[in-house]
Amino acid sequence: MSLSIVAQDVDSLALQTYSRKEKSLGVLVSNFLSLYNRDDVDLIGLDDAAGKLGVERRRIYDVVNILESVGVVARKGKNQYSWKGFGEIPRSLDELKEEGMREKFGISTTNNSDKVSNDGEGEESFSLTPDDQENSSSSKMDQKKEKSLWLLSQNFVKMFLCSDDDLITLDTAAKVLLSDSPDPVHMRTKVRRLYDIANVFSSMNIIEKTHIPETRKPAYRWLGYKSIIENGSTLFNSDEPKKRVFGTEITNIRAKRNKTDSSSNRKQIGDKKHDQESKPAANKYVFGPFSPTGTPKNSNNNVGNGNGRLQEIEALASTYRPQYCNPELTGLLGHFTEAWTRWYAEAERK
DNA sequence: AATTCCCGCCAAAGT
DNA sequence: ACTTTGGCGGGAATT
Repeated sequence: MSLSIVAQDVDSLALQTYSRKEKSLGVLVSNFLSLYNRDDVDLIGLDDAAGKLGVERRRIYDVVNILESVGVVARKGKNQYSWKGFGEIPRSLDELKEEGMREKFGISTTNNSDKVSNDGEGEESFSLTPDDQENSSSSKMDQKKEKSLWLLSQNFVKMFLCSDDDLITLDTAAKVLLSDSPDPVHMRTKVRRLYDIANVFSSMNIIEKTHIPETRKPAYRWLGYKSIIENGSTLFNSDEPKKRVFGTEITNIRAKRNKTDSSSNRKQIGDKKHDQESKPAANKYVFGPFSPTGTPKNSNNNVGNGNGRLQEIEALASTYRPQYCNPELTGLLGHFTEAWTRWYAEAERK
């Protein structure tokens, strides 16, 4: 009884439709956050994370690198990071802002001067000092770091922090972050990375995807830092009403992305292998954003504020699919409010 | 057709 | 030598 499936679509007949959404970095991050955002968590093992989250190692690197760019985690050593918490974000942002300002990162002010007449406007124009940073001490084994996701992520944040205009399109970001190299190829790659970063920050509510007033061009808006600190029971505490936006979907079905065409058409039907299908890692529980949160440390008062909503549900435990290679994930989802999972903002349409 | 962006190959760093 | 990191871009899913 009470099988109130959300049924976001009319066609439930679409049997096992590979959903790209559930595989997104955004969802992964949400899960990652819910998994480690606990006061009793300190160290994070990459293998552990990959195992519990049911994803390949590679993905964890992405998540961790981006989270590290805002101080949520910090590399501790080989195969292991340490959880810092959301409380670190404000600090990190201040630092980034200062750095950005110093480097004369962004200096836009209701500009309007593009060589391209085509473009309407509404963008901004950063300056990003071309290869600043006094030479001398450096550049040796840094060339590698210059293209790191970590750096790109920080620069992306700096753009928001240092700009007066908080609406930025990935194209612009990429352009700025490249400051040169008219090569459209590099742009492509850069934008790909930015999508990844933007998705992560979006799921953390640090930014939000919207559209530019004028053109329908999609862009990202900077959300208050305050919204991320709270982001739980106490919604907006300051001003500015914001809504939660999460692109989390619960539609987990099997199938892969229909990859590989090649030739071999292994149709192992009545296979022997006990165990249906054998896909290296699958997943998992998918719930919206993270949990209550608060400062990394002090937060021993669990059941605080009783009135209101804020109900915790730890049911739903155990994955829907028994993962053969999935260790235990028993205590991970001890909490998390269900409410989150239902907030969307799909209003803005043509 | 254009945009979004997952997947995983494979090359650099690290041990 | 092997292992850990993580650029990078093909091309499938979405819009």
